[in-house]
Amino acid sequence: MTKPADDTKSDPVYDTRLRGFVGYNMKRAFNALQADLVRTLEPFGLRMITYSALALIVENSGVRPSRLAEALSLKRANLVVIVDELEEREWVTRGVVADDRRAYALQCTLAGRKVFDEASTAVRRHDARMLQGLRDVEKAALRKALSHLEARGKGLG
Amino acid sequence: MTKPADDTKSDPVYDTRLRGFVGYNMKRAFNALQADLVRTLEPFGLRMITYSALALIVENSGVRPSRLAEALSLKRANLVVIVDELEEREWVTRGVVADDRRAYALQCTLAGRKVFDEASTAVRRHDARMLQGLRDVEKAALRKALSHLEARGKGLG
DNA sequence: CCAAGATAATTATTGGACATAACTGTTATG
DNA sequence: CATAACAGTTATGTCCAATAATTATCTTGG
Repeated sequence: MTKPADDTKSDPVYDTRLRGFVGYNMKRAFNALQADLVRTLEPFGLRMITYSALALIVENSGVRPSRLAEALSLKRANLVVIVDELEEREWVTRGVVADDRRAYALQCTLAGRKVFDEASTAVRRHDARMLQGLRDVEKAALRKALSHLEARGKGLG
Repeated sequence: MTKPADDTKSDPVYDTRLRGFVGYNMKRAFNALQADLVRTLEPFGLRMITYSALALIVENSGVRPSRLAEALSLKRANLVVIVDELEEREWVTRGVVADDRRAYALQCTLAGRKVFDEASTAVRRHDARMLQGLRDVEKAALRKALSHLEARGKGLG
């Protein structure tokens, strides 16, 4: 344990204790990754949240806002501005739902599909760049650990 | 690949595409973990950021705000309110620095040390709970992968 | 059919986290 | 000693997400 008793003026700030926690390491790792991802998406006029929303709309054509909000873990009210943003750029449409006039069917336009595909190529590159240097076993372990943490954090305390 | 062409009204929202990205899985895992951690710290009157700051002050007694801010990846201006909060509860003090009257030496009070130790016990429990069910190899792989991602995201593109 | 309640989307307001710029006092430098 | 650099602070604005309230629609029980 390298730890000074008092460093009123000296150099590094130690975070040994915090490094012992997964959460701290995850936050730092995610912050770094996020910075790179934001830079990756910016040229496409997409943010992380709008890219995610677009991806789910592509994969679930006709999905309704409330279920999309749930899938993205945000409140319906907050999804409104996301959809506004995507609709204003004419990447998604608010279509009518035959048997329920309260709801909208979210669908991707051709332009939306195009920007999504292009952005996805960049995001895949970003993803590969992040993982570069890790062996396949390690990547697999990471995937497993993350899905484990997600499940653990959510429910069963 | 189970994927519907159109689910205007049906049930689940698929996120197969996004699941392929580390960032998406990390965000979801961290959100879940964070929710649990917030609940863990709340009884102590601590937030994630104030707990982290307190931890660094404990480990680096006498540290100055600007270096603490840097260690926490936030701007000096925003650290002020964090320190205000900790000082108001009398958990840390803004001590004088002998040879530089511009700076403060942040130090932990006895009460601060006490609440930090108690909170740390709870945080360790939280951490163990999050990791429960993962084997040691998997935990090690997670640690390694996270530190790798942190380094990858930051600099060397 | 109609009244009452539930539901879907929206709007407006708020609080937290973070950034920038400007200001005060102190230190360092030519 | 004048000027620049620096530490901390203040003020302000932005972004994101949560909450509450509003409007329109659907459902259900009488």
